[in-house]
Amino acid sequence: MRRTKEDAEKTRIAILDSAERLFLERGVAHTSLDQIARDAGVTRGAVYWHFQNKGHLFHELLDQVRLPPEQLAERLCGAEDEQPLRVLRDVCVEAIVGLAEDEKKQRIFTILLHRCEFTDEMGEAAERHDAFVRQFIALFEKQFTVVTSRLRPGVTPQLAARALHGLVIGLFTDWTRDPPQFGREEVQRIFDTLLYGLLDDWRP
Amino acid sequence: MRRTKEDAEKTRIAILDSAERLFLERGVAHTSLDQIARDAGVTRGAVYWHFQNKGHLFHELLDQVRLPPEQLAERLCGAEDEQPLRVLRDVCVEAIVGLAEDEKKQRIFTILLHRCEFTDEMGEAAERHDAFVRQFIALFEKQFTVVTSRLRPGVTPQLAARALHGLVIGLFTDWTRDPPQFGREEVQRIFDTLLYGLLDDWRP
DNA sequence: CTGTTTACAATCGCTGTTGTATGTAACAGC
DNA sequence: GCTGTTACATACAACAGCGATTGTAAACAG
Repeated sequence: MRRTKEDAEKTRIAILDSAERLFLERGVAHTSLDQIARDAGVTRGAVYWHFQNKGHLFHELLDQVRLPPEQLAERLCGAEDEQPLRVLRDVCVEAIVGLAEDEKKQRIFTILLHRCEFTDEMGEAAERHDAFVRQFIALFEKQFTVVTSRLRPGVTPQLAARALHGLVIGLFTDWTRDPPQFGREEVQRIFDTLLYGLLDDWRP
Repeated sequence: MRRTKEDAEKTRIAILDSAERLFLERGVAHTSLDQIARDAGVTRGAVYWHFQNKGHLFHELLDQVRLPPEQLAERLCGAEDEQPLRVLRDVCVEAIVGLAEDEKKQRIFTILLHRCEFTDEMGEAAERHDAFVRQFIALFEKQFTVVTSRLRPGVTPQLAARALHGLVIGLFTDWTRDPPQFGREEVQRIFDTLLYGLLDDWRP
C-alpha cells in the first residue's frame, strides 16, 4: 500500500527514531535492522528502501546533531581579530550547555561516545567523525596561535589546544555517562578556569 | 592432547592476546569467539574452557590494566594532610604518561574507549567500569574538599573535581584516538595549568 | 485513464555465531 | 599401572541476521 511523500518521510523519521532508541538501549552492533523495523512498525524492506545499510543509517543519525565543520570554522574565525578566545570559550560552553538542553543531542552523543564501536567496517561514519575531531583541534590551535604572546611561559598553542579540546571531550563524556551535572554558569566557570591557567590576562 | 598446567596458562594468555588484537582491530561486538580461537591457534572449545563467554573474556582483559579502586584510594588518601593536591596531580599525570609508556595499556584502553559498546548485555564489565569512574570523581571531590578554602571564589570542590576528571578522561580519549601527542613535562604542565586556575596559590 | 514509478511487504537462501554436549588423549596422583 | 581429571577438539542443534529478489498496491505524471 503505497503512501504519499509525506507519509514516506514520516516512516523515514520513525525508522531514525527507533534506531536512536534501540542504539541507545542496546548499542549499535547489538541492534539488528529487523528490530529497528519492528519498533518503527515497518519491515526491513522499508529500512533498506530508505537507507543502504546500518552504517549509512547510523551516519544519517549522527548528521542530525553534528554541526557541519564549515559552520564551526566560520563561527570561530568570523569574529577575526576582535576577541578570538572569547568566541572560542563561548563555542565550548555552548557545546556543553547545548547538550544539556537538547535531549535528542544528548541521546545521540551518548550513542556516539558509549554505545558504538569505531571500526572501519562501520564505513565513513567513523572516518568523518575522526576528521571532524582533528579539524576541531586544528581550529583551536589556530586561535591560540593568534594570541601566542599572551600565553603563560611554557604554554604553546598546541598544548593549549590539546588541553582545551581534552576538557571539552572529557566533559562531553562525563556528561553523557551521568547527565544531571551542572548549568551554564558552572560550565563557563570551568572553561574560564582553564583559560585563566593558560593566559595570565584572561578575564571572564 | 592434554597439556601441562604451564601449557594451559600459555594458551590462556594466547587467547587473551588474540582477543586484545582482534577487539582492537574490529571492535568487541564484531569479533567472534571463533575468530579469537583461530587467531590463538586453538578452537572455541579452549576459549569456553578458560572463559564463560565473551563478556567474561572482555572483563578479564580489562582487569589486566585497570588498577583496583582500593589501590587508587590508598594512593590518594595515603599522604594525608601533607600535600593532597600534589599527590592528586601526580596520579593524573601518571595515568596519562603511563598510557604512553605501556603499549598494552594503550591498546586495552583504546578498546575500552573506542572499540566497545557499554550495554548491560555485556555483563558486569560495564557496571564495574561505571562504578570505577564514579568512585574516581568522588575521590577527587574529597581531596578538593580538604582544601576548600584555597579554591578561587566561585569554584566549589565539586566543580573542581568534575573539571579535573573531565580533563583526565578527555586526554585519555584524545590520546587513544591519536597516540603520539606529548611527554611527561607537557602533561604535567597541562594539569598544573588547570590547577592554577582552580587555586590561586598553586605552584608547580 | 493508463503506464510508470514509488514505497514498501514478503519470501528465500545463505552464512555466521552461540551454547552445549560429547569425545579423547595425556598428565598427575596413588 | 590404573584412574580420575584436565585441557582441550569435535560435533550438533538452533537461531539470528543479512542481502537480494520478487511481489504489489497505491500515488503520480502525462
